[in-house]
Amino acid sequence: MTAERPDAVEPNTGLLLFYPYRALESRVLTALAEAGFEITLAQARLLQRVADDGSRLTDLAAQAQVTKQTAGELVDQLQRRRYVERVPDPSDGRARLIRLAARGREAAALAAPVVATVEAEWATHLGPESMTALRAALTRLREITDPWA
Amino acid sequence: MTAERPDAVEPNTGLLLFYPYRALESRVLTALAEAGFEITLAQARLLQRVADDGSRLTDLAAQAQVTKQTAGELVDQLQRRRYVERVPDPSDGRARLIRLAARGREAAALAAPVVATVEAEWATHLGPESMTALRAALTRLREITDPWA
DNA sequence: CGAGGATCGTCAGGGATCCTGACGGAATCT
DNA sequence: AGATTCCGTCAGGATCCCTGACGATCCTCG
Repeated sequence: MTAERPDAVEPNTGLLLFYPYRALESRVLTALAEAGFEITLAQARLLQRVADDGSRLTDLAAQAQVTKQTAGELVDQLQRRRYVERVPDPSDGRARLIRLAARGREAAALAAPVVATVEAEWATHLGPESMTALRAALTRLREITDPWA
Repeated sequence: MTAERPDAVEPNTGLLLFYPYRALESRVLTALAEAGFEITLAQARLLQRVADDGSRLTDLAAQAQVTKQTAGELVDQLQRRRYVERVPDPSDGRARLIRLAARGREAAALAAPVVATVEAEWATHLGPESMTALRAALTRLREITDPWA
């Protein structure tokens, strides 16, 4: 416990996590928009979770923590804009697999270096050891905070 | 780590930040709901940013990264449910200060120990040094990722 | 002092997001 | 086979959030 300072209340860890998360998200979405990929926040949150070999709607919904209905609508939008495509799931007749389409892969290819750049900026600000420690701590924290892990 | 998922690359740092953030948020909101404080996600994001001595709508909007109009509507909802109140800003005739009302302080008093509990769980999982290092890194990261800091 | 410009909060209107409930079709369990 | 669970969709509605425009107030500068 750190001492309470009346003029500078320590924000809770949740808020501290939120700032860089939101910053990274904004940077990526801005870069995508400038390149002509108009993707909303909600769409992006689903899109980034589409696995290379395809994902089921139910899985995407669970990971993004929205209902199947919401995920279905978002996939509809992404499909209309050619970011993803739906194919039958060969292993389950009820399901369909959502996969990245060509345009979705283009967007992903554009987003990756932006993420890398931002992470590099963070590493510069924190120092390499601290950045490594941060990622290590977060990775271990995921074990108890990601219900899907 | 298992080799069962060939596509299980390291998630980007943004996603790693998101898991614990969302987990903490859910825990707090669930606890509040169980105690009869029905607060939505969007309302909570504004409510937790209300300063003890009152905040202006414009400031709340900037911090929560929504428009003034959205913030205004959320404050309306919170005010209707007696979580906050609006008082004239003595230093500016245009502005009004949004302050926690009695019910809002009750909710805050309930939320605080929940946050503390979750943070303690994290510290147990990570070990005290790692938890301290995590908070230190996040605090420094805030310097370059919180446009409001 | 008074005009111009910036800021504060609100109104109006509309689109995006997300939910509960219910359902048919397919897989799985007994 | 029958019962149950799981997958995705339809229907309807609430919430969230935005752009644009506006009156009121504050502030600066001639």
